[in-house]
This record gives sequence, structure tokens and C-alpha cells, in this order.
Amino acid sequence: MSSLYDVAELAGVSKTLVSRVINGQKGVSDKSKEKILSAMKELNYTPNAIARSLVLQKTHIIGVVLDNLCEPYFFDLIKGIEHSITKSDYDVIFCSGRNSMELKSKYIKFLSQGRADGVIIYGSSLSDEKLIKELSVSNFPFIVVENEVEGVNINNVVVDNAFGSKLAIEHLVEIGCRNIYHVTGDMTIKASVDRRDGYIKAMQNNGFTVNSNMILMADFSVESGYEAVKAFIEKNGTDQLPDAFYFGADTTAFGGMMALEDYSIRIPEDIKIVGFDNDKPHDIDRKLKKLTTLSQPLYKMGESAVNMLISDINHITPEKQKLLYYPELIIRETTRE
Amino acid sequence: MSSLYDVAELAGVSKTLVSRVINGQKGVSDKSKEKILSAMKELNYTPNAIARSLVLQKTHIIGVVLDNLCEPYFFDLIKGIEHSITKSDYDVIFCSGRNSMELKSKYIKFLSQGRADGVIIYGSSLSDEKLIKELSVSNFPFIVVENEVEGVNINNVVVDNAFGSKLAIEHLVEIGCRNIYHVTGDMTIKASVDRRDGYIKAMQNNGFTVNSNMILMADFSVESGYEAVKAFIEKNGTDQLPDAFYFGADTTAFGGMMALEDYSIRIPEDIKIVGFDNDKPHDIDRKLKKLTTLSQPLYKMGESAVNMLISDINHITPEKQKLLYYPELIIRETTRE
DNA sequence: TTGTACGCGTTATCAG
DNA sequence: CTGATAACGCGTACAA
Repeated sequence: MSSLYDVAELAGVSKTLVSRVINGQKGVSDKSKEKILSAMKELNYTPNAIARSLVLQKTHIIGVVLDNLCEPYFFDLIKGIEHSITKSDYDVIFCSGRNSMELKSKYIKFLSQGRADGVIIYGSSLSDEKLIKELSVSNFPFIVVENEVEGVNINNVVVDNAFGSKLAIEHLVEIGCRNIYHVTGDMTIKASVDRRDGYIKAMQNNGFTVNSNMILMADFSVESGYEAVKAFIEKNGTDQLPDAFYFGADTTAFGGMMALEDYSIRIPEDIKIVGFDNDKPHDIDRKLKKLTTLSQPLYKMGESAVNMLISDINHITPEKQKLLYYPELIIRETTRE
Repeated sequence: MSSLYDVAELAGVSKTLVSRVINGQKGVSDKSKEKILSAMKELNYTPNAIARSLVLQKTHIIGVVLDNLCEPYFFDLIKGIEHSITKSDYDVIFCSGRNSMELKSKYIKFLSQGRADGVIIYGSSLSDEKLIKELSVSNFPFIVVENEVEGVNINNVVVDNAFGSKLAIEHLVEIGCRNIYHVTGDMTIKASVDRRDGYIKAMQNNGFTVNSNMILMADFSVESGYEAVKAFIEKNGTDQLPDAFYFGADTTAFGGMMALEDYSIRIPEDIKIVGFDNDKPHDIDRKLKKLTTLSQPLYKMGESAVNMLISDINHITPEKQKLLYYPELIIRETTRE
């Protein structure tokens, strides 16, 4: 690998001139420029970005750390980020936590050690909080998408999950449901907690009381949704069904709908279903009804995250910012006769 | 941001000792170590990876440049890469070309300018060749997955697409097909060309001649598959169908199967279908038959790519390596009565 | 065990 | 227009 110095030597000029040519700056005679250009060609010279970053104290890189890259759920977020990045003078690199907290934390450190000017972190897990609090004292620019972390002043793009629950319950009540159950998502994820709490509150605001037996525990897997509903039916029978199941996640809802199908319970005639996340169904074998769900504006959240982070990096906004998005109710077949 | 020098000053020792503590090296008294550690804490010191890379001439980073991150097709490749990386002492970062050659090329340059020790490039497009030839003169370590580039000596993990066509045709012939048509994938992609050429050759080897009207042009989209088959039927009627359609991609095949369904043509009774790629079906609305297809070992290819690249980086293997994988035929409902 | 001094490849300042 | 020279933050011979 030849360096700027090698080019200067071969061209018979100083490093200063070479640097100017590389960066397209004024102050180089045509003759020198020519010599430099041909020297660069001859040596197959490539500027070293690392050295450049060191002296400039700037990488022009924004890092993105996701829980897992292999997850279609993140596609909209990624696309939103990419779209905003294109309009900026930054480059993005992506790192995957592969569903491991340690790895995620490692990559955040990795990027914050000077390898990026700022980091976008998708944080949904409750256990992210410790990591984020640590990072927030380092005054390295970063922004957390999805998770709201209490007690720390950070850049944050969040979605009001409880509001989503409110929309779901109000919709179900409006179409005549009275006895509405909730099947949770993964309760180590903050969003799941907020959705459940939002469910309870929305039920109360509509004049219903929620007993603990009205909340079925599951996680984000299709299987858990299937098992939760199946166990419920086996315990209570098919004549003790609620008017509706409100699931904490679409994946879980898909599983639940399969269980209902196995017991020949008709959707939406016998029971209404609402999910959360606006996922594409995974299972081609079953012809599931199209699911009424709540959609998070992940694309917009990605865009905003980039913009907010860049303005933080450049100290355009001295204060940390927080942006709240609202989920949108998408009514489909599972709540429509 | 405090530097190693700040820590040394606060601890009242030299930079050398601080450096040793950071890197866990011997040769520091317990007393000094303590002072240094507490100084690091007090200053909230984080080592600067950029400076470190500069002096060490090593980043311990492997970059991966994909055509597009938002594409489930790459999941297996990514997982394979990640798996091998975990067992190494490298970190991975991912960059997305967002389906743009320029962007892809930009990110390859970006990484090769000292920001990574080596790059894994997924290259499927024919137009990648120019870019790859350029890179190959720079002696920067890299490996190309999928595309075979003629005339240059590079690290390469490829899959024998023509062999896949051979498997497909032999399978179809074996179950009684004589009149086998081909619907191409995106012909700007080298794999599509190889699959078509493999189809022609395999047909000839089985004693059939291929006329140009037996090859329908499409790309990788579901729509193109649908349109290609629909146009064919509208032109030739439903009584002039071939025994089988061999598609250059599963996505295309899904589209084609939908078109056949629209004309009430039964699969596999009336016509057999073989695809390529072993994709998951996208469309939940249709209850498509499970598709016989060819599976590429992308996971293994990802693993191998990492290993080969690392041994290139460390000059373990002086020569460039080339690894050839074979697709595997997965027989499902569309060729089974 | 400790510290000094130099170099990694760049950019920027300031004379000439 | 040109060229020394000093940084950027770190690792490492080498010397003490």
C-alpha cells in the first residue's frame, strides 16, 4: 500500500500539494497537478481513510446496531435510515447483535470507539437500559429507536405502544366486543409491557375490569401464540371464548389464529382478532384471514433517527430530542364481518 | 474525549504504561496499574480504535457488501458469515448497495480505504465484473461470492448454476417430461445466464433440441413470472402447454404458478414446475403448491467466504482460492403426483 | 519497572 | 504556488 508520501516523492513535490490534489483544493499549479495525478496512477494510490479520520476527528460514518439483521421486521427501519442517509454526507454501516445482548453491546462500543461519528441503536429490550445509561455518560452521539428509557436524557424516537392498545380496544368495543382478552408478546421487551399496560388502561377507560385470567402469556413466536390459545381452549372449552383476542404481536396472533382454526372457531364470526406490528404472515400452508393490526411508522422513525443524530453530531441542537410516533390501526378481515 | 495521554498525565505515569494496561500486557507495577485504572475511570476513557488501527495497520474488521440488505434471500449468507466470524477474532460490518451499482462500488471503495482488513462482496450482476477487476489490481484482500469472474485471479465462492439446471432437467425427464420450457430470471445477472445455458445444454444431453420459443424471458419479480406465463398462454392457448416449466428463480416461478392457476391449469397434474433458490413464498393469498426447487448452500458459502478471506488477509494461503458449491434438488409437490 | 522518541498516513498552519 | 512542520491518538523499540 503506497501512501501519500510515496506519491509526493515520485512526483517530486511535497505532501501538501498531493493532499490538495486529493481533496480538490486550490493552490496547485497545473504542472504539479499533472505529475501528482500520474504518480497516483502509477502507484495505484488509495487514500487511507483511517489516517484521514484520525487527523480530522471525523469519520463521516453513522453506525446502526440492530438486534438482528436477519429479520424482515427491520426492513422499513433500514430503508428509512438509508433514505435519510442518502440525503446527507454520511455513510452508514450496519452491525447485528444476532439477538445477543452482549454482542449488541459489544458492537455499540465497537462503533463508539471512534469508528463512527454517531450510532443509531434499535433498543426494545428492557435489559438495554443499563447499556444505554452507560453510553449516555460518554457524550458520544447516539439515538435510541423504539425504547423509551426513563431517567436519562438521550435522543429518542419512540412509538406510543399504549396508544396502540387504546386504538385496538376502542375499535373492538365499537364493533360490539365486551369481553376482550389480551395475549402478550415477549415480556422482556418494553413494548410488550407497554402494550399490556395500555390494554388494561384502555379496558378500564371503557368501563371494563381486567382480571389476570384475561391476560395470556406468550412471546413473539408463532408457536407461543398457538400454545397460549390452545391451552386456553383446552382449559375453558370452546363455549367460554371471549369476544376478541388482542395480541401483543402479529406473529403471536398468527399462531393464535391457527389454534382457533384447529378448533373450528370462525374468525371474525365467533371471535375477533387484533394484532400488532403489521407483519407479513409467515405460514403459507394456512389460509389465514387478513389480520387487523397496528402499524408502526418504522420508515419515518428511521428517517427521523438519522436527522436527529446528525444534528446532534454537529451540535445543531444542543439539547437531546425526543420524538413520539403513533401507531396506526389497520382494519382488515379479522374484525370485519 | 480524553486520550491515552490524558490518562497518563492524571495518573502521573508515562503513556507506555497506560498502553500496557489497556492491552493487558505485563510490565506494570500494581501501584501504577491502580493509578492508571482509576484515572481511566475518572476520565471515562475509551481507547481510540482509529488511532490504534493506524499504528497497527490492522482494523480486525471484515466488511460485507451486499446488493441489498433488505432481502431475505441474503439471510442464510449473512448467518453463515456471522457464524464463521464468531469463531475468528474479527468483527463484521455490513454495507448495503441498495440495488445500485454505484452505491455498491462506493461502499467497496469505502471499506478498502483502510476501514476494513478485507471485504466480502456478493456479486451476481454481470456489470460487477469491471469493479472487481479494478479491485483485483489493488491487492486489497477480498472475496467474491456467487459470481464467477473470468480472466482474473481472485478469491471466489461460487455455485454451479448450470449443474442446477442439469439436476432440474434430469429430474423432469425422469418423471416423464419431454417438452420442457424455461423461464429466465434477470438476465443481467450472471447466474441467470448460467442457468439458461445449463438448461439448453442439459436438454441437448438428454436428446432434446431447444428452440428459442421454448425460452420465456422474465426477471426475478413475481410479476414478471406471472406476465411471462400469462402472455404465453394467451398466445398459444391452454392446450399447447409444455410438460414442464423450469424457472430461473423461485420468485418468478411463484408468479408463473399464479398465472397457471388463473387458467385453471393444475400443478403437477397438467404441468410440472421447478424453480431455483429455495425461497419462501411471498404471497399468502394464494395457496400455492410447494415448489420443487434448487437450493444453494448460501450458509456454507458465507462460512467459507470468511475463512478464505481471513487466510488471505493473513497470507496463510499465498494463492487465491476458488471454491465451487453445487446446488441441491429439493423435490416437492410441483413435480410429485 | 519505567520513560523517551519515533512512526502510522493524513491534514493544517505558516513561512517562504 | 510551494514545502517544512506539527498535530491526531496510539504502540513499541530502545534506553534508563
